[in-house]
Amino acid sequence: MAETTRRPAHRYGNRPTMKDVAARAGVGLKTVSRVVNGEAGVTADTERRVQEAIEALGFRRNDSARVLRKGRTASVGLVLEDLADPFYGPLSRAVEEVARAHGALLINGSSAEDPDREQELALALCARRVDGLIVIPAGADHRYLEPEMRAGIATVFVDRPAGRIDADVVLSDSFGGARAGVAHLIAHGHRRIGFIGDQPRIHTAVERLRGYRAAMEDAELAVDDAWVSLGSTEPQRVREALTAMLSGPNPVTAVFAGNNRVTVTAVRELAGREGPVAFVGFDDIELADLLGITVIAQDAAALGRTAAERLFRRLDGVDDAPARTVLDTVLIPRGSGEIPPAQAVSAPGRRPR
Amino acid sequence: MAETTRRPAHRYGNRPTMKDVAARAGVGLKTVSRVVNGEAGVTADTERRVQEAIEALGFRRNDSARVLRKGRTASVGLVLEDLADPFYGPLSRAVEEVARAHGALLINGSSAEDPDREQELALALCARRVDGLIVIPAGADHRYLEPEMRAGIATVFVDRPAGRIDADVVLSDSFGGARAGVAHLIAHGHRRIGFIGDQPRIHTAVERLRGYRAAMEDAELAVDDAWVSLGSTEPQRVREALTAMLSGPNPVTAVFAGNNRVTVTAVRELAGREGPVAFVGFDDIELADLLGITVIAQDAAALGRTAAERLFRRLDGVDDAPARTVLDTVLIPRGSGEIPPAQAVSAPGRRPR
DNA sequence: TAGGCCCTGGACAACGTTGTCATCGCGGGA
DNA sequence: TCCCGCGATGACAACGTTGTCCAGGGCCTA
Repeated sequence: MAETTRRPAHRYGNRPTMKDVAARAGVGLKTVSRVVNGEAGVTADTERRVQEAIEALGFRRNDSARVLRKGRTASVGLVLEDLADPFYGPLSRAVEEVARAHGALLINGSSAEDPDREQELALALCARRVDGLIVIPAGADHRYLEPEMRAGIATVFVDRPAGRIDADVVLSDSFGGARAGVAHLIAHGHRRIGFIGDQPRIHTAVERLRGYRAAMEDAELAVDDAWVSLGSTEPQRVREALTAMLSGPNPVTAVFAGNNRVTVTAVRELAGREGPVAFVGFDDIELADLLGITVIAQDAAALGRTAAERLFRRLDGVDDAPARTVLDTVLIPRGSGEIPPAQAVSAPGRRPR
Repeated sequence: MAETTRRPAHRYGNRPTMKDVAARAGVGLKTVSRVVNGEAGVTADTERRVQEAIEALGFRRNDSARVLRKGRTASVGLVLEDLADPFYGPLSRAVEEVARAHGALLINGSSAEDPDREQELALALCARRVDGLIVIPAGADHRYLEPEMRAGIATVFVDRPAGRIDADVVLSDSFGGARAGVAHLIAHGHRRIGFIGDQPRIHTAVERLRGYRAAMEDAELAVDDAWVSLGSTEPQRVREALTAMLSGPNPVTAVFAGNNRVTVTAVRELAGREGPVAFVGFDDIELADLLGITVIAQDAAALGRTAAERLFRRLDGVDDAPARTVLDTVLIPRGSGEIPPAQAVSAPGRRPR
């Protein structure tokens, strides 16, 4: 019987190691390590020999082993809702840029708005020992991350606050933005204004609804329950909500959309209806300028950048108390939000209370 | 002098290891490993003790060490141009979904269309020993990946072919799509059609230009050099190109845009001009339906999915020859491409040659 | 009751790298 | 001339996990 080869099946496709390079260059293992890492203390001649061996063998340092030894992975994890959502693209890119500036790579995954999946992903990243973690929460309870944070994985939450733990958070001013947007509609004469938002377990959805209610209250306007709808951002659901608030006995003359997904569907739907309905949406959208859509814009890239910078400050050892950073939003008037109320015939204006 | 602690500074924040768990549970190291990995051969009672110890210590397996030992990282790398570009979001997400189905995480980075940065990123991912690599090329020479591929890192190129090496490629039919788009304009009566594309070193830009020329040639239409422009997708550049082809002595009556970035700027610019100009753009855009923009749509998600599936088939050991997969594009007429030529007064139609 | 087998558990090495420390050789100062 | 210091180099252990292999004990069978 032939002797079985002793080569373990798991070697990385038989890649050369530092040991191989050392043997070929006729030097010690550590010398190769020095050359590879650009450390001092190697003669020019030795270095040349080592470089030649590296070249000849096609050696590339195995960062897995390096990570194990050094305890730092030079990578950060990003758990977001959906990489395909145009809102998260710039955010993700901004995080990547900051990471790159710090020599770290970015591992990211989509939770698909599922708390279990968020947890699964976040913990998988922790098992990889990412140096830091940036999370856009899908769930409302992040105590599962406490042991990880205690164990040294810096964590920053973005876009929505962490649930039931104390941690760094970077947010946009959802409340203030929504309030300003609705106030804008009120300033243009609207008294009956609808609100369509995301699911009620999502913090931003609730905050924006709160902003809507605050603006209505500021103007002493009553809110009809039929005007308010929180739920999935599925087009079907948004269309139904819109139909309901536009066709009831007390129809709205203006609509505020709680995020970019809702805006896209609402704008489509409104375009297909007759009679002008004023509209303001939270989140800016590409080409919204051409469509004349008035929006409350938040700076997704700034969210990502701010969160990443905070993360790396933590990694650099800054150890102050967890902070909540809130970024301003901007109202960009483009027409849809400045339409005056239709001359209401069937629906007399409500008396302010 | 106090004795210095012997604890190495590099330990992962003092996380418990399997050894610690074993000690606490009063079992051997390997038994813990068995429990953690769900391997058979552990009594229910022993397993319970181990689980309790894991719970109590907050142990989480260190995947870095696991990776080193097993030789598989269960991660794939994706090098794309810009994570913030809405075209790459769905592509990236699709890759992620396939990876997830195979239990792998996704590490991605943006090359910013810079060949050096592409190489730097790709090699960094190889050093991490990602199991596979998906690359959207920025550069034209990928021989630098040959040693890596030989060493066992499966690699698939998407959106654009690899340069100077033989590898799997998944593309959209840029040539056919552009040709169909331009033919569409010709079918609606246009004879003078402009083309604005991305930089000439980008393969898709060249292919789409080729498609444009083919369509013109099919219809026996001459092409004026002033009608064709390849260059950066910076708004400023695109505006200039547009102005040039619309205001020369021989102005175009229709414009074909080479990708989504160009389309966005061109549509903005055309909206600000008087006189209708027909328009077809390569790549679909959100809300293009509302704006009535006729496009040649490619399925970004399908590109990503197809590439990822091919990658994982390679990782599963399939070893056939590198293949080139070309996905069809779809023409979606929405109005802008069906505008007839303006009644030309100043610019008499050119005679077909 | 003895023998053998299976099931459980543990000791040990290895994955490829880096930190620590020892060694070697050479030049300069006493 | 001898010794010290210093720069260059290498031997070795350790990082935390998993694969291999062996030991011991309990149970079944003859």
